[in-house]
This record gives sequence, structure tokens and C-alpha cells, in this order.
Amino acid sequence: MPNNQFKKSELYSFITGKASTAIARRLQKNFKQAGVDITIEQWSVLYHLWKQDGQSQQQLCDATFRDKPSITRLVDNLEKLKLVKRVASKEDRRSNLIFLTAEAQQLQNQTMDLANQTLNEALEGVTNGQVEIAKEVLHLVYENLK
Amino acid sequence: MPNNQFKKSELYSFITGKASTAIARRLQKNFKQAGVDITIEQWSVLYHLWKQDGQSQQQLCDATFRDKPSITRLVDNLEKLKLVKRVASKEDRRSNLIFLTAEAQQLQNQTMDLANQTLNEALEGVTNGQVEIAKEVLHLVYENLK
DNA sequence: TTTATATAGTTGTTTAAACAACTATATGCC
DNA sequence: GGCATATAGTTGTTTAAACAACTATATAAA
Repeated sequence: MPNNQFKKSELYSFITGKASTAIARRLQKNFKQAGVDITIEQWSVLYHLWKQDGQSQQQLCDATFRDKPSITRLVDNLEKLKLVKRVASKEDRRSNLIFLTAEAQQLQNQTMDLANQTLNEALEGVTNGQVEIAKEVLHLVYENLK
Repeated sequence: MPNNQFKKSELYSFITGKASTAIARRLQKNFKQAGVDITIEQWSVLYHLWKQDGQSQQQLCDATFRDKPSITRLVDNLEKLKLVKRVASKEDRRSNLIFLTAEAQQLQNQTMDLANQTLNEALEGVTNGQVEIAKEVLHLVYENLK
């Protein structure tokens, strides 16, 4: 049984994601300090819309690894904040396309800088090689379970 | 600026913790399938009490990386489920010591097996060496930000 | 000793996650 | 065309996270 040594020790913190919790909290704190008043969950939706605007809610589900009710409510809240708007698709009347507002477009550079800064804080003292391997492992775990 | 290549790509999934989310969901699913009717957050508290029973709520905060209100409510719910009980400390009257019930003690072996099984599913195809490095990176990230 | 400060825990409020149940529209098959 | 099934999204409910404000007790300093 490979990996057994690891699996029995430190198992807990792997499962509970202490590292990603720590990163999320720090990013939220850095947003707040900079006067950016959105949640990191909202930001994660905007992030995918900056990459490609006008995605359907289902596409955002896949991109963010969230279920449909979660995206419904995140889009609700982003709409209240006037950061996105729902537009009914003409091709498929079941589907909404989500578009960024001008205000949301203005958030991109600042928040991406804050996210990069947060990762710099997180990865202080970690080598590029280590990070590459950690990235591979996390990717494999995700692929194994998704 | 070291690590910059990494930091700009895959940044998002590192921050949002897709891997740990995937592990948490799978563990919850494995609990449910086995008829274990607790949340993984509740389990994470029990996990630390199995390691040492009778910890204060503040100790559980530190161990689980949660804030005090979160632990208050997790202990509330675990008490409702009759899995733990609060006992007022005699040395410090501000503090509650949390003790496992017999019922919670019986959950230990089964749920630890399910957690190990979940990690085996997650780490399929990952070598011990890769896992060790990933563990180091996650630990360093946590230490940098906690 | 009394006063200030720190610590342990609780409560209220908002946001989000998970899951089930639901509506509406689309697609595939006879 | 009509029916079964799949897909897109919404709503309700429970649990948890984050943050601020609060109570009670302990500790330290004057």
C-alpha cells in the first residue's frame, strides 16, 4: 500500500485544507485593507468572467467547482452589487449568460495584483521546484476526485 | 521575484483550494455511504479530541484553525448529537473542557478508516516523494500566513 | 486593593456550501 | 407530433465561516 506512511500522519490538515483556508483569509484581509469590498467567492466568479465574459451559470459552476445553487446565489449577490448582469440566452432559453459591468472590469487589475501579492506572502521561502510539485499533486488529487 | 511563473498561472485553483474541497466532499460522501451522519467539520473536532480528550474550546480553535464562534457552534451541535459534553473547568472558570461521549469514542475507528480510504482515493497515482514535498509546501504556506 | 487589560466563551448578522425538490426548456426517440 | 429524459436554473433548509459586539473571569500594574 503506497503512501501509507504519509496518509496516516498529517492526514487531517490535508483534508481540512488549512493552507488554502489560510490563503483565502489572507486574500480577504488584503482585499479589505485595499478597500475592495467583495468576498473571495465573489472574486472567484469575477476571475473566470475576466478570462471569458458572458459565460452561462453552468459554465461558471464547472469553472469554479461549485454547484448550481451556489452559483445562483453568488450571481444574485454580484448582481445586487452591480458587478454582473444576467442576460437571457437567445439560443437556449433555459440559460443565462453572465456579463461583467464596467465597474467589475475596473476591479480586475487591482484585485489580480492583490492576489499575486497574497501568493507571494504565502510562498515565501518555497522554491519554484517545490511549488511545481505541489501544484501537480493538487491537480492529481482534484482529477482523482472531481 | 522568485516563483513568479507559478504565481501567475494556476493561482486561482491554489487560492480556492479545489483539491481540499474535492477531498472534503469525497470524505463527506464516504461518511454518508457508510451511514456516519456527521459533518466533516464536526469530525475534525472529534479528531482532535480523540488525540486528546478534555481540551478547552480555545485549544480546539488552535487545533482546528477555526475562530471562537465557529467552535462554540460546532460544540453546540456536537452536544445536541450527544457526541461531546461541556464541563466547566475548575481551574479557570471562564473555560469549558470538552469531553467525548462513549458514542463518539465508538466512531473513531470507523471514521479514521474512512478518512484513510478517502486519502487513498485522492492520492492514487501520486508518489510518496511528491506527497512529502506537497505536504512541506502546504505546511510552509500555513506557517507563512497563520 | 482597585483598576486596566487580557482571555474564554457566546450571540447576532451576513455570506456561502451542500443537498433535495422544484420549474422551464431542450433533445431524442417512437 | 407526443412522450421520455436530460439540462439550466431557482428555492428551501441546515450547517458553517467571518466578523463585530458582548459577558464573565483572570491577571497584572498602580
